[in-house]
Amino acid sequence: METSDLKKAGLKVTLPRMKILEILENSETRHLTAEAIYRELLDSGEEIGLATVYRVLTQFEAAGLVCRLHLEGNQAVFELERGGHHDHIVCNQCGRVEEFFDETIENRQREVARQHGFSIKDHALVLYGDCSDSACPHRPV
Amino acid sequence: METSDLKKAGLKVTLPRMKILEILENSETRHLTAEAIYRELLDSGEEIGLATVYRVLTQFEAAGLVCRLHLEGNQAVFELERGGHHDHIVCNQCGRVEEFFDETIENRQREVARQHGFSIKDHALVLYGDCSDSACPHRPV
DNA sequence: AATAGAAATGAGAATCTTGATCATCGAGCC
DNA sequence: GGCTCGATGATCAAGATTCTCATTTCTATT
Ligand SMILES: [Mn+2]
Ligand SMILES: [Mn+2]
Ligand SMILES: [Zn+2]
Ligand SMILES: [Zn+2]
Repeated sequence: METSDLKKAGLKVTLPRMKILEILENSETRHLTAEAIYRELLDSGEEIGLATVYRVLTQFEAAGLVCRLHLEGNQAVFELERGGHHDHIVCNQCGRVEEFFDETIENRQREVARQHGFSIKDHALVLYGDCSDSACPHRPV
Repeated sequence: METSDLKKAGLKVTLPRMKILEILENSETRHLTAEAIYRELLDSGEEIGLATVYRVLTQFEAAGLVCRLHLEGNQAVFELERGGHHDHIVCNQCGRVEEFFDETIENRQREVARQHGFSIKDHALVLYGDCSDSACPHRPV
């Protein structure tokens, strides 16, 4: 992510914005709540307010730099917008988030919408289950 | 919906619970926010608190009598649990909610989860678009 | 029908997440 | 360097939902 992306979006290049982008880029999980970002900022010694984090993320979303999703928690999660659209699988136990894209599902969604007389503009799809990660607390030993 | 359903769930048969069930049963849209139910109670002269509405709906959800869904508004919506699972299409303009069930999508979801090593337990799918209802404010004339 | 015990209710406070206000600060431009 | 306007931080505010607790209401039992 470059400072030019900020300028392109009509946003000044400021320290809070750069740090937040940096955290989103270097995140392992890639899907972070505003508060998680805020805590990382604190941990790295940056004195940036939580209100600024929310404000910046909302601006990034409007600029198409990040997208916001709701994964059955109270807080929205944010991720850097890379290539294309994808949907999510979330582990009920460890909270791990994986991404997928399935052309068949995408096509059927359009077809279903057409049958109902809707012209589909967007959709939200999240699968919930138990993952097979060795670190997942619920993995059968 | 019978009082026996309440008893079966270990819930006392009380006036607030009966009235709320009644409102859910007679609703045209079938998908109501807690506040919409609360307003209907007020309109029908019942002095039932909003906290009770939320409490009762949460209990009904736990008992499997209603299900709660999040449709990209701030408030959750509740619907009476009838036969089986279904997903939703929501009109961005008029807020109309339609239901659908697509076996192909359901199957692909299971397959995608399997590929990722997840055993899928649940999912949330909502399509957003513009409907073709003659009352929809955005319908092309 | 009266009664006791448990559960449910109502009113309001509390919580959680997110956005708004406003005085101060700093990035971009001359 | 200095100007101007957008950005920030601190605080407050709003909306949705839950919690607390005193009071009421079911329900089972006498
Ligand atoms: Mn993602
Ligand atoms: Mn439904
Ligand atoms: Zn897991
Ligand atoms: Zn419509």
